[in-house]
Amino acid sequence: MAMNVRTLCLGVLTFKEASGYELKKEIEDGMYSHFIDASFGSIYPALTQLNAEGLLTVRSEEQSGRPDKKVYAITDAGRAVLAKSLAVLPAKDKFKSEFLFEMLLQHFVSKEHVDLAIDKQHSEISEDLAHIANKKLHRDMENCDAGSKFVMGYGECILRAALNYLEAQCPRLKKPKLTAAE
Amino acid sequence: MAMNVRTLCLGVLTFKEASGYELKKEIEDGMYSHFIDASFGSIYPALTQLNAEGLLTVRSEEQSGRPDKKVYAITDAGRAVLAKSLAVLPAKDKFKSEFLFEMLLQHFVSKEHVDLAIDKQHSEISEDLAHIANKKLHRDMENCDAGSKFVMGYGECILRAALNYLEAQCPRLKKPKLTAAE
DNA sequence: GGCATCTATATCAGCCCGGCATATATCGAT
DNA sequence: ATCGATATATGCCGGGCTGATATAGATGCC
Repeated sequence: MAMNVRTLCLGVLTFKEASGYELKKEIEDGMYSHFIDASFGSIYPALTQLNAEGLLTVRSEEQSGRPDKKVYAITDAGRAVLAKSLAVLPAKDKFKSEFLFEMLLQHFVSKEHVDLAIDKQHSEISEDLAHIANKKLHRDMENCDAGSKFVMGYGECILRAALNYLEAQCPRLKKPKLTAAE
Repeated sequence: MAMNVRTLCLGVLTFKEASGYELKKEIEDGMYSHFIDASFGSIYPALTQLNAEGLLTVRSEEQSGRPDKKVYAITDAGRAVLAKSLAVLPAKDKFKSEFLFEMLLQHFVSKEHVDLAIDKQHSEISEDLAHIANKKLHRDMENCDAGSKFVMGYGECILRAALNYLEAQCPRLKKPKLTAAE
């Protein structure tokens, strides 16, 4: 799918124009956070390059005090290149987990350390789920586009499965059911 | 967790000694395949380096025809370094999905292409599930160590959740229930 | 006989991450 | 009041890793 930071920037900029800084925030806080990553060290050069190729336009926005904000917007040429990139079938998903590596080699560390790692995993997944739930609230799910719905649902479903597994394997994690039935 | 190809090699070699080639196969076909990745371009230099540092030993195994096989084995010093690496809490899981990126931008491609991407995703996940099921069969689950069980269960549970979601969203994917109850 | 695939090791260009540098402003803590 | 943390904003660079490529005999299939 010719997937790299260039394609990612083009994709995000189809939703709204943004500066490099805003783009980064959008990628790590927005919809994208669960399945994509990018650092400043790759975003800024990519934006400069895409602009030089005429796939983006820049508008320097003056700000009191802070350095100028360079707001990028995608051009028709940019949309065409993006469409071409998307026209290739996506590569297989990649899942990297240091947590599972540690679990596999658990006989090399203390039981206490294993428990700490599990707790960390559990809270990270819980936070991600809360993050998605929050996104759902602040978005009119009726008017929301099909893509966003699909992606949020996918993330939610996988994270919930992982959480359930952790809790099934480690009963001590069971969330305090806020005084439910019985 | 100081997780890199060096640590990965040390970890895999705690289970059995192996050559660089066998290590790669183990990583992409074995237990590790679902949550870790490494290429020849990183494995071979790592092994050479680890050997130079005395964390591994090499034994050149002559073979008729084929080039010599360099079989690496972990040393006590290697196990100590590995333990130190594992003593740091694991970094957060990273999930990278071009598929979800494409789904998010689905209004830029044809409906046919979206369907193709979904089919691909569905079959990849099915294959991974079959792969785990196969591993389970060929392993005495009673005698299997706790780490392996945990890791296989985690992978299975996440993949099944993803598969269920895909099938729920796209009814056409429903697997032909081998003439089950009506 | 030819073609693909497997075993086996190794290098290298290019991409990307994470840390650092550089400014400025705000806000809570001391 | 001053100090540290956090946020806005852009950019560079060392080092790590992927994916492609090279090499080369073996095996097996059509």
